[in-house]
Amino acid sequence: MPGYPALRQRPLHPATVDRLARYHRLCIQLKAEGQRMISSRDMSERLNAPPSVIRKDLSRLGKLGARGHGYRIDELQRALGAILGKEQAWNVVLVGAGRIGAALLTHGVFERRGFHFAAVFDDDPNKVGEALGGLVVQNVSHLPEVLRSLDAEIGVITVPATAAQRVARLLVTNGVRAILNFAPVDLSLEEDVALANVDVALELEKLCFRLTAAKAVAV
Amino acid sequence: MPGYPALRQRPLHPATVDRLARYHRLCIQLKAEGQRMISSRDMSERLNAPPSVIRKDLSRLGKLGARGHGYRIDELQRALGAILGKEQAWNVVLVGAGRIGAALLTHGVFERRGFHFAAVFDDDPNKVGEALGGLVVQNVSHLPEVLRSLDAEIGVITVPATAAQRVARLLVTNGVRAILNFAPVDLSLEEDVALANVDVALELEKLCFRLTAAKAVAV
DNA sequence: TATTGTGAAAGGGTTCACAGCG
DNA sequence: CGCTGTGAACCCTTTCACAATA
Repeated sequence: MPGYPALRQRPLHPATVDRLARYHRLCIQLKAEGQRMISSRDMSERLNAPPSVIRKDLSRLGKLGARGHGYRIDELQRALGAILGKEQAWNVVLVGAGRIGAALLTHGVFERRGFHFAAVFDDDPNKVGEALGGLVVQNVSHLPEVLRSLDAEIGVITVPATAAQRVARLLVTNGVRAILNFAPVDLSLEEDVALANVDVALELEKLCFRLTAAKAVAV
Repeated sequence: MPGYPALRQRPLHPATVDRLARYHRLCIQLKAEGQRMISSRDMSERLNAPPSVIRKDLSRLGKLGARGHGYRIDELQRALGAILGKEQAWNVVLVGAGRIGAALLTHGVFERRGFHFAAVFDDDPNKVGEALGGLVVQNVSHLPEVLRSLDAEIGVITVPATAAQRVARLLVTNGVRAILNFAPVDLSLEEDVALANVDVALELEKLCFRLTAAKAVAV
């Protein structure tokens, strides 16, 4: 099976995967602007990454570039998309029909980028039965049977911190192998379950560190 | 000024800052559970980080631990809070009163964690004047004068991708020195402006990479 | 004795410079 | 000539093992 040379090598560093996803995102933007080719230097200016890093990253996917000319954007997008699994749409199940959950479900950007919310769960009887983003909130107790009929590998957790670990366990037990966690806790899961976290307040705190650090240096 | 030994050394790696913020978050949780002391090994179990990393990170803040006993949680929280700038509340301005912006403004967690939304802006006349999370949406054209009277160092961008770079420039020009960007683009800013990005679809794509990579290995 | 603090070694991403090619 | 692809040096985080100590 050609097209996945990177997978034959050792696992990619998370920072590398992050950049690959950004390259892919950039390709879409560049195409919208009508560009067909781009050099690593021009990419560098739009990505805050050195050209050498970009070239090294892309060379792992095969010899995509044309020396003297740069990269063909559509070919780049195809290769990056293959690596990132963009050749298929992904089913996603969401647990926690609160504020964040509702915002995600009603946000069209996920469908546009290849992610389909296939089910929503909550344990609050007041929320169960409610319509949300074209779905009906189901009781968490139905999660196992629903997941059996769904083949969803990605779970999104938008429940309070105190319930997040329990929900994560439930998802993994029922076949979910990747979790995007919005609860402000670190989850403990098997090594082979992919895990990403989004904690906006934590991001703000990290920014504050840099602000205070800059001040301390200035003193 | 004692309490900031880390700032006397070379800048901390972003990954280190990320862990420090997580340690701080854990301290709050542990206190809520009634614990007073914790060892690096016990922290390790709740953070998915090796004990040696935790000890090395914490030793940078000073000699906080008691050999044979572990760390006093309240002292740890205080030291981490000092580094992360949690001794003050931070003013935040938000640009983009759309879906995400509204969700952030009405979410109480930010006030609880020391962040105060001080102003909201949008360029859509239909949104200007609207009430949102206790604030009134103002026209972006007023941003400069409002920011002058506000002393807000943190800006949150929740506008469409096409407008994000322009908004970022506007914020930085008017004194903002840290930006949290929700638009799906990489912003180009001065090196001394702190920048963090949140792109949920990008996070999902990175998870998909790991799912497809795992499958390719299994074949 | 249990656990921290830390120097030394290891590991691997990043940088650099240039050879290789359209 | 311009830009990619890449080996090698560099840098710095992570890991390891153990001395130090409450």
